[in-house]
Amino acid sequence: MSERYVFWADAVADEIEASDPAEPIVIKGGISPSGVPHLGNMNEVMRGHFVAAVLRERGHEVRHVFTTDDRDPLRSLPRLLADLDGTLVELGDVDAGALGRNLGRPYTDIPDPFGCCDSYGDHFSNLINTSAESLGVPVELISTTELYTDGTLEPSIIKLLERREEARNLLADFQATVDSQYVPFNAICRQCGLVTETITDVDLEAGSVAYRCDGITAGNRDIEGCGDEGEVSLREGKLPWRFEWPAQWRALGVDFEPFGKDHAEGSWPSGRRIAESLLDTEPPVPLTYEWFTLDEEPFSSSAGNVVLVEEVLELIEPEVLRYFFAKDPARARDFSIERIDQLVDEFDRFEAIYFEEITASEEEHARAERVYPFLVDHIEPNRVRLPYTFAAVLGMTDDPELRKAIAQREGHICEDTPSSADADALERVERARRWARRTDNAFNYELKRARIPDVPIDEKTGAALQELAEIAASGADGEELQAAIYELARSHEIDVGDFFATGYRLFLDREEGPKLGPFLAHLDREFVVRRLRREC
RNA sequence: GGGCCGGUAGCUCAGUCCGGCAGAGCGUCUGACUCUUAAUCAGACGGUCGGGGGUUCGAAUCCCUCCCGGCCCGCCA
Repeated sequence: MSERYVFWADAVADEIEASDPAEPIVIKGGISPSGVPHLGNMNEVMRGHFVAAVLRERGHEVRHVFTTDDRDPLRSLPRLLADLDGTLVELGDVDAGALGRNLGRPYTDIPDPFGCCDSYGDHFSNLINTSAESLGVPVELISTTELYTDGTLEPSIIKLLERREEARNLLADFQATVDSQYVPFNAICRQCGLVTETITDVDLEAGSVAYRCDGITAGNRDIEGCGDEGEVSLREGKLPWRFEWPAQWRALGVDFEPFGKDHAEGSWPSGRRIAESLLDTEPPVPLTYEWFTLDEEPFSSSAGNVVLVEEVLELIEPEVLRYFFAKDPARARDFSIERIDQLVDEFDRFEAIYFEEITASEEEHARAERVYPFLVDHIEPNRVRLPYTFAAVLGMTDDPELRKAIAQREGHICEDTPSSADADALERVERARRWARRTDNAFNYELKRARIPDVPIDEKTGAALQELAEIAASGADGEELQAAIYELARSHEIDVGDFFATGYRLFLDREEGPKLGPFLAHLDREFVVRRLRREC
């Protein structure tokens, strides 16, 4: 019946169990360490993670591996890079020329532009690992280059080369450009290090292939080969992606793999058939996920539209971000930094439904009941969540005690909540303040201390402000000032809303802001008095 | 052109697998609290569930078809 809620990860886990996998169950993800691993890439990590968590809950042993496809050749120079701390760096700030000379070579053969890791590939693989860990997902990172050099992929390579005729025919069903010369293996040129596709001979007894270094098409440019003709072993080359993927499944015994929708009609159907009919291995259970956009635009390293996991975690708690990835993977979504408050509100509500603090429909409750435990490390009924935009308002003051006092006054923190819960709750203030600054939105209050904003003030309002200045000078507290604002508006026959707006404009140059009386009381008295008299 | 996946309120999303009164939050509007300023509370407004057809006692849900968007059908991942 309809009140039963099926978490998508449960449905996938059912499918995996039905495929009768050996223990441990192997879940894989993988990306090419071509540059900054952005939030979109975390689909690859998180979709697998939820399925792994469900399977572990069911008592299975699970290996969650993640291949970094680091033997892929560098095809274009990313405009943005990132150092190991996750700080974004323009291409121009590193030795772009040195990178450019390495186009067409495997990532693991290219020096790290930051000089801190063994190679370009290692550098960005490290970043992938860091991002996954910051989301609380420990993955077993596997270098594809190592799978080649340590011989793990060799049996699959031999199989494919033995049956290269079949491989060619099979691939031709999916790709129109496969010709009679096609060999499902690329060599790394011994002279210049380029990945070259021209294989002139295969000698399986010697375990080698002969190649001619004809160059490589990378993006929209051709990289010229050195023309070298030589031989390399099967560990000194690379399978084309369509073959590499199923070879990884076979070598690692992969039972489940999520992938982006770009693979759904391309490499997945061919990979499945390659696995079944050429590699004699069972393909994994698939899961296609839709891509999401970042503030309405596609993620793009080249266009600079990227955000790192670490950046997002400066704005929201990890459990909120995990919540985003727990949503239906089939649906395309926008991840909006501008409106990240909506996501947080949605999470807070979801959490409150789980703890039965608010009423909700049966469906909502069933969903929260099932999914929420996968979002947090510990289920903590005593946690305190400040509403996100309220937290942003609290960010106007740097004083931690004042923040706490206001939160208490507004009833978000009780006297008897444990101080650790208070501290957790108040951490959100820092996050929300960063958000307000980053997006420069309505919560990014800035006190216009240096110069008085240009505010038109009529006679009545001027008189009322004079009186307010006197009240402020007399040492009135926040609530007294707040009451005075109302009373003065009435006694001077000014619209209350207009009078408040004038007050906000004098101090913030905005029409709205935090509760005005307490806000003014927090500022130094002399400044407030002089500003109300419009003397500074 | 062919294939795959999406399209539910202004916005963000549940609900679609397994047919049973069209839902939530936010926003908007109105009212209340003898102080609207992240207010709070109460209420209201808000829908061709992308369009059309079919199956059914009954369709957002199943089937067919069309429209729109993304992706794939070159290379690469």
